[in-house]
Amino acid sequence: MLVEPTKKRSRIREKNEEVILKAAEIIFAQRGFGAATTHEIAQAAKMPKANLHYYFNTKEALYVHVLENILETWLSAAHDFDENHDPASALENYIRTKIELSRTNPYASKIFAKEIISGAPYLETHLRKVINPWINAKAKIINDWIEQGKMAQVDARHLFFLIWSMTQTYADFSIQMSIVLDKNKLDKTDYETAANLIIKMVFAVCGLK
Amino acid sequence: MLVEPTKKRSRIREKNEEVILKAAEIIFAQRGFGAATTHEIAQAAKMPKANLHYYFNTKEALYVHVLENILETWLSAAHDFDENHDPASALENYIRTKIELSRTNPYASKIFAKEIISGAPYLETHLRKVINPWINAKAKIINDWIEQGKMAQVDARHLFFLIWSMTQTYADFSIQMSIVLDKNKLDKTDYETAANLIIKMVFAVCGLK
DNA sequence: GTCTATACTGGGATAGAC
DNA sequence: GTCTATCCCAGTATAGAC
Repeated sequence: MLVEPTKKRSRIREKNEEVILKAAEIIFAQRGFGAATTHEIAQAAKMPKANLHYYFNTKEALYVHVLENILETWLSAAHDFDENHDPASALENYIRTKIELSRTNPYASKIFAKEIISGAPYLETHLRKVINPWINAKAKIINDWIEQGKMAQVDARHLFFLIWSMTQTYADFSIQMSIVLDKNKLDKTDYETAANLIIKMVFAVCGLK
Repeated sequence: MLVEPTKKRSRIREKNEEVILKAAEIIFAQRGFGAATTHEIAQAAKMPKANLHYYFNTKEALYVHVLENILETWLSAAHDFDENHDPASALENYIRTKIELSRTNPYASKIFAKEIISGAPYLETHLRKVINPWINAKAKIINDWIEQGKMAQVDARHLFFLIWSMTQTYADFSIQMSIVLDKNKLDKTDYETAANLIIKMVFAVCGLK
C-alpha cells in the first residue's frame, strides 16, 4: 500500500510563504530590490534567514513573486471600466478604486513605482504583454465614446498617464504629503479630498457631468 | 617668503567633482542610494573607484551632494509663481517649467522620487525646513486669489500634490509611457501634449480662462 | 521543516607607490 | 592628484545537524 503523495502544497508552506511575501513587500517598498537584504526581510517575517531560501530559492525569485502579486491586484482593480458603463461612472469608479488601492495597498504601489523608475528591469516583458493590451482596449473604449459624442476630445493614453500619476502619488509620496499637511499619516478624509479633486479635473477636461 | 596658500579649489578638482556628480546622478537615478555601487559610478565617470573617495569621502556624502544640487534646481524653477502674476499665467508658467524640467532633467526627478518613496531618509530635514515654507507661501497666494474672486475654491495643497505628480510622472515613468506609446523615447510633442492637458485640467478645476 | 554555522562574493573604503 | 592592491564587512546562499 503506497503512501499518499502530497498532492497539494502543505498547509505550513502555504502559511509561511504568505508571511514571507507580506514582509518582503514592506522591505522591497522601502529599499527597492537591490538595496533590500534577505536578512531584513527575514527579520520582518520573524524567521531565520535560511528559511527564506528554503521557501524561495533566491532573492530575485522572491521579488518576482511579489511583483506578480502586485500586477494581479492591479489588473483586477480595473475590471469595471468597460463600454457598458457611461464615461462618467466608468471614470469615477476607476479613480475611486485606484485611490482606495493607494490607501490600502501603499507598498504595492511603491514597489511598482521603484521598478518602473529603475527602467522596469524585471517588469518590461509583463508590461508589454499585459498592460499594453489593457490600455489599448481602454483607449479604444474612450475613443468610441468621443466619436459617439458622449465626451469631449481627449488623448486617452495621456489621460491614463495622468490618472495613474495622480492616484498613485497618494501612496508613493504620502511621506511628503504628511510633512506638508503637518500630520503623522494621511487619513480617510485626505483620500476623499484627493479622489473628489481628481474626478473634478478629469470630468472637466472630458466635458462630463 | 611664504608659499601662497591655495585660496580657491583647484581647477582640476572643480572639473573632476563635476564629472563625478554627473555620473552619480545617472547611477543613483537607476539604482537608488542603497543599490548604487561606487564602482559603477566610477565607471560612468571614467575613473578608478579610489578617485571617487578622494573627492567625496563616502558614498553617502556624494549622494547628499547630488540631492542638494537637485533641490537647488527645484526651487529656482519656482521663482515666478508669485502674487504679482494672475492665477492663470502663474499656474501655466509653473506647469510648463515643471514639464520642461522633467524633459531636460529626468535623473534629478527620479532620484528625488526614489528618496521620497523610501521615506525621505536623507531629505526629511530639508523638506521640513525648505519645501514646507515654500508651499505654505504658495498656498497663501492661492487662497488670496480665491478670496479676491480671481479663481474658484480649491484645496491649494492638494492642487500642488497633483501638479507635482502629473508633471514629474513624465520623467519618472517615461519608460512605461514609451512602452505604451510604442516609441523608443518620448519626444518634444509628447511633453507639449502633456503640458497642455495638465494646464487644461488645472484651469478647469480653478475656473480659469 | 527549522535553524546555526559557514562558505563565498561583492562592495566600501584605504594604504601607499608613483 | 592618480591608481593598484588590499582590507574588511555585509550580504547571498548553502551545508548539515536537529
